[in-house]
Amino acid sequence: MARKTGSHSEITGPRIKQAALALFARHGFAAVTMRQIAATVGVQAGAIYNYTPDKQALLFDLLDGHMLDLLRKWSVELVPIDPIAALDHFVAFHLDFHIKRPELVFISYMELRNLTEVNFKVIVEKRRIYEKIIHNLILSGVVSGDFRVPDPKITSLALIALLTGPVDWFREDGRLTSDELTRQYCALTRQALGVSAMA
Amino acid sequence: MARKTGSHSEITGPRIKQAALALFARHGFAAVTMRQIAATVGVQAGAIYNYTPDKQALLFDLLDGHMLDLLRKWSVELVPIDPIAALDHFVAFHLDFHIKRPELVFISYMELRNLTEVNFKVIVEKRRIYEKIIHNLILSGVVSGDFRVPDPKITSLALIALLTGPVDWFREDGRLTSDELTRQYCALTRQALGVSAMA
DNA sequence: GATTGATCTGAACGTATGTTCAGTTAACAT
DNA sequence: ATGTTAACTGAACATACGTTCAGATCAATC
Repeated sequence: MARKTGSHSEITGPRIKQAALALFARHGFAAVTMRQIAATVGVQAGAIYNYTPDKQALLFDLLDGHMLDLLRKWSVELVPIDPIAALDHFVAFHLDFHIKRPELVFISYMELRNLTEVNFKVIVEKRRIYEKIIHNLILSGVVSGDFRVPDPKITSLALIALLTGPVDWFREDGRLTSDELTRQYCALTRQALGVSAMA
Repeated sequence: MARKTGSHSEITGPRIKQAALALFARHGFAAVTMRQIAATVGVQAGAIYNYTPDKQALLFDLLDGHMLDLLRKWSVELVPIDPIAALDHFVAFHLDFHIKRPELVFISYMELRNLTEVNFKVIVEKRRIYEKIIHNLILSGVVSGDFRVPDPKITSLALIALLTGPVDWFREDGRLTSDELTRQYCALTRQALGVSAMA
């Protein structure tokens, strides 16, 4: 029993994941080689296989970890009961979470097709759970009369597209702070859901 | 001079582009091989090089043709002067154009990074021109007082994200017709731009 | 029916891929 | 000091890649 404290594996493992994420996001899963990942970490290609069974698992762990993180973080949020306040809360949560992880958001959308069928289903199921959150939120607002929308299902899909858009162009050091972004998107979504201006 | 009329090249050429498009959309540019494309067309890999100098040109021609098609089609549209009517017109145009070409829209977003630097700039410039259309449209509505938005630049980016979203989930044979989709998105964008309900 | 040339085949090219593994290294325990 | 073993190297593996090209094929022309 040797090499417990100060073991390199506790350093190298995360660094491999981190390098894989950055490279997958920049060049795409299929275009990235194990040797590129290894070189970024400063190690030979063979060493990667001490930390992952294969390239596919490297991708899956990133996507699954991302979705787990998203669902776990939402589950501990204190969401207001009032639909309008709950909507604002969701908008702020969604923007904050996604803007802080542009690379993970990007590959979660891009690289789904590079998952095996089994892995694909696992991710899609987690995504479905998340979509149900905003769907239910809209439904409750429609029932209470706070929201006026033609079709809650379509609106919930449109809202996710709308709220995920900023990931493509928002920059921490841009001319807009994340607080301002949140405020503007709260107003935008309220308008889109037909919340009356007096609320 | 032989083989003019009835030449195979007029058949094979388009079929190669078509097969490349379908395969790039399904598996990604980097994951698709020239042999897969050839097999789909029913030809050997070498034959492809009678129609394209290399794999990169195959991708670029698809993306550039798509953007040319988009800009050319918009340039011949008769756009109303009234900002609200012009917005409706744009929404209908954008939805119709993009929904009919889900694969091209998909790879235009996904495969930009697989273009060479020179080719990349060509596509991005065409995209910038298109974004300017909706930006100017929003600006004219703000000036006329028909729209009420906090930031026209951000709103124009958000609007494109919103209007391109349906490409991911809309199906011709779904429970929603394209006319209904257009109507709902016209209402959604009017609300999002703060058009008063009486207009 | 011979000629022509566009079109395509089939094999080869150099290179790169994901993955494996025997062997080296070095930090810990004894 | 010595033994142990996690961590890593470096080379090899079978296979696959994009691309090239000499030669076969065959419809249109003369």
